[in-house]
Amino acid sequence: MRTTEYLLATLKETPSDAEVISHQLMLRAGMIRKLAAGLYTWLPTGVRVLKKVEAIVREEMNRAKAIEMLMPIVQPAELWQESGRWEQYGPELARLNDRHGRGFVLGPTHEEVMTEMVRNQISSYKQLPITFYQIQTKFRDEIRPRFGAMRSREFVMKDAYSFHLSNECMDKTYEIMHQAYCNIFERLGLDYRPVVADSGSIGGAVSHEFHVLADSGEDDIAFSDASDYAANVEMAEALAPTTPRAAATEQLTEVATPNAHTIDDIAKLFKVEASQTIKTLIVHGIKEEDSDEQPLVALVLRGDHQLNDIKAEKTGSVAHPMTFASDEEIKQATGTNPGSLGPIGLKMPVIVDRSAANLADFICGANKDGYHSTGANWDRDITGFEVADLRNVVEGDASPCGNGTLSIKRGIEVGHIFQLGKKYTTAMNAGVLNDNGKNEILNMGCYGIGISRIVAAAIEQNHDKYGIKWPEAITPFQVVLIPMNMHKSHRVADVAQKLYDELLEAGVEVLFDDRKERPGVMFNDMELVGVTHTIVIGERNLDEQLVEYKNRRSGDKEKLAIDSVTDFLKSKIG
RNA sequence: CGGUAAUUGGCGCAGUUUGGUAGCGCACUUGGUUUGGGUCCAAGGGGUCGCAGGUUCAAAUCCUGCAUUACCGACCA
Repeated sequence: MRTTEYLLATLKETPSDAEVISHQLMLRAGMIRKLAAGLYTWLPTGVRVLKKVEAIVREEMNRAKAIEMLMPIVQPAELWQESGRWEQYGPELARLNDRHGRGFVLGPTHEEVMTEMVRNQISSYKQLPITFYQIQTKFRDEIRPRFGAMRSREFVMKDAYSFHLSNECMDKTYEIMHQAYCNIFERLGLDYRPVVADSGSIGGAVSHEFHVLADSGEDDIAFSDASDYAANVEMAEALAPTTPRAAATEQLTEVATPNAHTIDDIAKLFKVEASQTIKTLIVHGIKEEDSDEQPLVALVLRGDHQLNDIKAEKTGSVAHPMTFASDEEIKQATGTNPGSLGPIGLKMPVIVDRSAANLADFICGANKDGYHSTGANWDRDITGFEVADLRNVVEGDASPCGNGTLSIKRGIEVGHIFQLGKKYTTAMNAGVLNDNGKNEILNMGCYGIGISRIVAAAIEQNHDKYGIKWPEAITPFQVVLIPMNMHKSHRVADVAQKLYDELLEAGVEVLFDDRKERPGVMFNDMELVGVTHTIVIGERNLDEQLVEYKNRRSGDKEKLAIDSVTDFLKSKIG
């Protein structure tokens, strides 16, 4: 490709609404342009990368014996009503009507269409197990699209679905797909981790997320320093402290604390660590049937810990989804305002986090406006409480796997695999005849990869102040040729042309910067676009029949004989 | 959806306080100049200042309403 016959579309300045580095660089390197909020046009350079990611995913899916197909983006509303997600999905599901007034949705995912296809086309256990996939555009009307291709409303996804009779068979395919995902991220050249995940609203039991590690990631991942254990922070269990609780040494004392309402205030006032204080959060409990009364539940954590709402919901006492009680509700139930709450004498179920339950002589609200209690102790001052894991793990916690301690890093979720079980197949009555000739509902697995998000994640992980540094597997071009002042030197022009022809002949994806630009402009543009292998052709070296090779990733430079360039590059590209 | 801010040629911004014929840099076109790290000079094309209404002799500027966009909070590949 010659730049004069291409659309390079690089920018010197960063459009002002780009926040994260991958978004900025994708705009500046001429990969994407915004059409509207969360909607992007992929320019030629962006498409070249996108297609390479797709190709790797496609190869590994095929290798895992998944079969490619293609389903429509526009899907009939009836299917979504049948699965129950027409109501469940909420405003993120974009709905529309055709000219006859019939309801449709823009597909945010394809479980329904897939299940519909399988119930019609697969009728015997002899056809199982079977896995289908597609690489296709999805639409999710996100509340807040941001970060460019990282979280857009329209995006490219690979989604796969497997079907089985037995759980064992589903497990087996799940393992195969897990391995296929590892192969994909390995080949992409990304630093990634599979992590144990919450299966969220899609449902089902077993689930893993695949995260690309990057500081700009939106998820916290907890790792063990001594094993392979990795889990989304929302899922990682906070183990009970192993040291026994200290004995009570202080008397319970009420202290006036008129201006202290937060944990920070209290810790400063009493000159103690936040970990010696307790915070009490009032949330909505589960309503009794045929009762209008809204029960409340008190959740108690150490002052320095954060509540994990998924864990709270799992206690069985807390409403789904977890919601905080309003100030009025709290005032009515406890007679005090939120800043002075404590577990002592509360007339509602009290659930105490394991770490908080291990404290002795701690400080908590006195349930009296403007007062806190010091020297509080469990069992002596508070009784009738329940102990559970309620908090997010923090750096330095013992790993739940039993080996090592946890550290926490940011990750970008680029893949997610689930064992769905029979959730959709039951709702949509998708079964096959088993070996007894009886109809049996199918087990289902689903496996997603965010193709366009991978492009952004790869940039987050591979850039410097000059621009992108592509992993070779997904580089938009394999080689760039940068001639110095070609229009003034026939020798430079001739050599550049010869190398270009040779590389094309050898099947190398080469970008020939044949613009009449000053060298600095070319260098800057090409470093921004981020192609690894660069050949600079200049008068300076031509007397010795040499050209210059530069590696964008390693920074290595060397001089090459003109005749050896093609072979040299072919060996580098592999 | 709530909170904050913004909206002026393709991009980045000034001009708004104090109303008086719309400006700068980048990009683009033409000519020249320069040539191994974003040259320099000259000429040129392109904007009814987000939209609607109001105040005024006069509105990018003041007032009202609406829209769009970005950032901070709950979902997800």
